[in-house]
Amino acid sequence: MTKKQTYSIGELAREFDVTTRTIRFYEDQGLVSPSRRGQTRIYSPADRVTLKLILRGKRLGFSLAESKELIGMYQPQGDNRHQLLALQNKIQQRREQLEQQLRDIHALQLELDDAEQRCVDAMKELEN
Amino acid sequence: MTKKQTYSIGELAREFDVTTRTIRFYEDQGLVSPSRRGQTRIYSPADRVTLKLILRGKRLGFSLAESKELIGMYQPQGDNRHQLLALQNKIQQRREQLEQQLRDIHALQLELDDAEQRCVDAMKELEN
DNA sequence: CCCATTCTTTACGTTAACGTAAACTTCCCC
DNA sequence: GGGGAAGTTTACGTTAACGTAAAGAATGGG
Repeated sequence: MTKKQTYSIGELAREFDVTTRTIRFYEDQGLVSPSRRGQTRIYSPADRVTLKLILRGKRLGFSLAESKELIGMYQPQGDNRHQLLALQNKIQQRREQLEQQLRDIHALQLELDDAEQRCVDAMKELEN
Repeated sequence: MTKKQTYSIGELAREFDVTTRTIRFYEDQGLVSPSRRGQTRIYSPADRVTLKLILRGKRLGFSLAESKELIGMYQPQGDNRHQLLALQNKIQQRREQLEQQLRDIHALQLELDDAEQRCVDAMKELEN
């Protein structure tokens, strides 16, 4: 018994914790193109991977349009060089944004520590 | 000559690279409350700090409502303990999200390296 | 005094990423 | 064969965070 070869929209929705509406929306936007059996959508393992990539893109703050570009990279079709560079630029931007976020979080934590201290002090004051 | 004591909306907009509309919107949402000289808004250094905090919040993915909460923390007014805990929870969530993003970026980079390699290979192939 | 800036209020418009609802077909089970 | 459960299409609704436009007041320089 090897891996599952096809998936229904409901199965994928459950697995990735999104609604079927969401998955259909991605199809509408041209990010996935499942085959059909009659009316019903049949998703392949490749489609499943595509969904995974979309969701990872979302976590990274990519728009659906950007994720679509990104996913296009995985189907090598001649000269990816240009798109590859564009993509690497975006990754680099995210990296820098991440670093900024880390700095921001650190600053916020320092202020939190300070606020906490003031809070503790105020409570001690009340105990006297 | 010490630090500037007041700012116009335009000055702040320029300094933080946002539009005046944006700053007025924040006021509308109750995040800043500049004083007035007639109709005209006059911003204090404290207002300026508030703006900074809002923008940092944005960089961290906080909504304006969340940033508003956060900013409330800086005016100690009795029992901050509850809000302090809530805020720390949010910080923790952001931290975890950041770590997930870092993992995602690493995975993406590996795939990029792979794509790049395939790209180089394809070009070598063409040279023969 | 006039003109260009900078300010003001009011209010409708926009975008992304879905949510929600209606109305219908298909399939499976007992 | 009745009735869920899961699938389908179509289409209008929603939210956040501003954008954009209109129309008018105030101010400072030449």
